[in-house]
Amino acid sequence: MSDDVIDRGGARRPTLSALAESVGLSKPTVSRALNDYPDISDSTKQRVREAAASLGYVGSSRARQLTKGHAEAIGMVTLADNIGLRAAYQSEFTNALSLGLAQQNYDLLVHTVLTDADEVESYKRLYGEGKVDGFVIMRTRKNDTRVEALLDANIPFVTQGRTELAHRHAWLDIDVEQCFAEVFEHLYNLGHRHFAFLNGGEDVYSTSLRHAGVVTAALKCNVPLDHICQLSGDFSAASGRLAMRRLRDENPQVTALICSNDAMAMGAVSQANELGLSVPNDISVTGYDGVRLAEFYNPPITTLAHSAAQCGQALASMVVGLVRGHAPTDHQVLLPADLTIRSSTAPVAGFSPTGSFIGRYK
Amino acid sequence: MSDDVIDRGGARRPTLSALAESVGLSKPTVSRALNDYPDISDSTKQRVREAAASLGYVGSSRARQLTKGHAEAIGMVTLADNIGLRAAYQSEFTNALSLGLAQQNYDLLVHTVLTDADEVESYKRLYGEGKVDGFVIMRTRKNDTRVEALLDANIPFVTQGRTELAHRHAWLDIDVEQCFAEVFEHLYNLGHRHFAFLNGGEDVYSTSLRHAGVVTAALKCNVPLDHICQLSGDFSAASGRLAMRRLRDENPQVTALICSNDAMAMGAVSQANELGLSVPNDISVTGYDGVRLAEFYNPPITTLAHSAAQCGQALASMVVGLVRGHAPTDHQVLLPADLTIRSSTAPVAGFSPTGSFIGRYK
DNA sequence: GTTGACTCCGAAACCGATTTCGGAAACTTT
DNA sequence: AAAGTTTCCGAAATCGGTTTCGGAGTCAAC
Repeated sequence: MSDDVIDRGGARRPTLSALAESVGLSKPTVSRALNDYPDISDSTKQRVREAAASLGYVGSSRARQLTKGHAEAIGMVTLADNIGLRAAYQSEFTNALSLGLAQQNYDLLVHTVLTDADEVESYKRLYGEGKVDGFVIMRTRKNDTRVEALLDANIPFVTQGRTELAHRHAWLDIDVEQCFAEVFEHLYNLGHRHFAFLNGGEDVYSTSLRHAGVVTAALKCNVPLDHICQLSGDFSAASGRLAMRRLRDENPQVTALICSNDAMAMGAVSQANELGLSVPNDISVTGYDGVRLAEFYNPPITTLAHSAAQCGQALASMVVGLVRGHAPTDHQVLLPADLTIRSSTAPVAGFSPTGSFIGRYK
Repeated sequence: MSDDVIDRGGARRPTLSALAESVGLSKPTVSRALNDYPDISDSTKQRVREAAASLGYVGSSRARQLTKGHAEAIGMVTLADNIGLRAAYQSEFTNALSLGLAQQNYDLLVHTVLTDADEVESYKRLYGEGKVDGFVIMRTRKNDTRVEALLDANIPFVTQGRTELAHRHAWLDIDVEQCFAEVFEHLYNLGHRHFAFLNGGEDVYSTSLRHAGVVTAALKCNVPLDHICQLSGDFSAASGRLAMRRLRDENPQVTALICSNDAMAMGAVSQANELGLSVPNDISVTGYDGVRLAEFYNPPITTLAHSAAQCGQALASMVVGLVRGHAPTDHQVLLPADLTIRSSTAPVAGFSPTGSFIGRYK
């Protein structure tokens, strides 16, 4: 432990005792005056407040935390590998979360670790030391060791995304089943009949929900399931590129690729161009997440956008509610995503929306 | 002030007193044993540590902060408008900063505000309350009110980017003068002779440095300055698009566009494609920052990359040094940026390279 | 004039650690 | 064996607030 912190000169800021002395009152009285307790006369409150303002008194949150027993802070632990598109999403989200917390007088404490193993340990340490009152957990997986550990330790937290233990904790999630059905119908209505669906891995809870959404829509549209080429990726741009290569080589009849996030969609588009395929003329591509970047991509990408800002705000309220004692099960929220149509999707060649193509397969 | 925080059941974590009692020693002894003071016998230290481990004792940082007088935390205040590419950069940066801080046992506290005015107030409050020991300030401007205010209040901080008061505070910056000269020479060596330079606004300190870099290189290459079309943007993709439109309309002879960040470069590329211009065949475009996304753009963009990770790490050490009492002027660091050549730059039509290239291909 | 209720404020304990200061053993030295 | 060191540990104060409890006034009521 390093103790070489030196005292930087300059007037020490006034403490409660100093303030009390300056107005000729006792510490407790001043404290209660500032906190607007009813057993302090209005005239005294006024006097104290004026003195506090003129002395520039700011209460020490450290001391307050010690007596009150909570930190007025929420923690977020992230992995250091958050780069590229994932970073873009996280940052928009973090800002919204931080803003939402600030509005309820909570601060956001960000801790970055190198490996998953460190992650659980960090949660326990931060909470144990009393630096935070609870957590927001991002990038949840189906079986999430963090969720298990925090449930075990009785530490309040909200996840972004459901897990297998979703019935036991607070979560905020997007209704992916619904919105992936929508995007499928969008493509179907553009005349597409041969699809590819680039889903996430089995370790992600929403993977099965996305699948369900696509299948439901396919059945509704009378598209046989063997006309949907199922691919699996890891949410990276690289896996989007790989998927596009496989499609070109193995399933050239596919005219529409549904990706499970924007990063994979961008990777796919980028690869398509390099292969001499035009998006959307030769193949339509859709994403999911609605990172701002998808809007500026070349071409701009049709996506299922959920507002990171809205998620952040909602999560802020939820986690604050939790640390104030609400039941986790009172905080389980499903948000919709907006189908945002841009230039990466287009009608298949020769398709006329009013023609006999509609409702007829092949 | 809301006090409706309820006590969540569950065994209270052990305090120092409890630990002391369990090993039959006094509080101070146990404290010093855990902190490895020399006046405690090795056998006692051992005994205390084992007991602490078996009881799962975790010291309260709140109490420690109160006595030690510092928060073991660094603050960062951001504006809520951090979206899109700016968000991507910030997030990579934040993660690196957080990681660097964690390695020195400091936490990162993120506070988001809606307006500039709130920003200065937040700095003062966070520091006054003792929640943080110092700050890292991003997105500095030439005349930065935040810098003035924190200097006035004698609050430790490090900026990312110099300001007009750079001689009085700690900062980390990229040697933009040098690297913009490099990118100019890169383009010159590809045969380009008519340039456009999309700089930032006058309110950004580095704007004049970028300009100096380009001018220096132009003189060195014997390119007359009136062959460099000067444009001004605001670092947004939109202003990149605008610049490209103006070039097409007013300066069609230009074959190379140097942008002051990646976002503007992407905007420019995107607009070029929509105007039927090919990048890099009709016009080469370069960026600056090295956000991961530039690598996955379509086409991948030649840029001046500085590692957000490296910046974050460096800033972490710097700010921790500061709060430990180092002089701000001991922490003024200039980092280089790497010319990272990708597909958005190419030789002008009919040019056969004779000179050697600067930079590395990636 | 005592009793009681009510208003307003202060003494002291408390949160959970660290630090100052001093003192009791044990161990050397003469 | 007395004096001087060294080693190891504890009592009490401290950080800057909050909370508990009670007490001194004021005023109306009997």
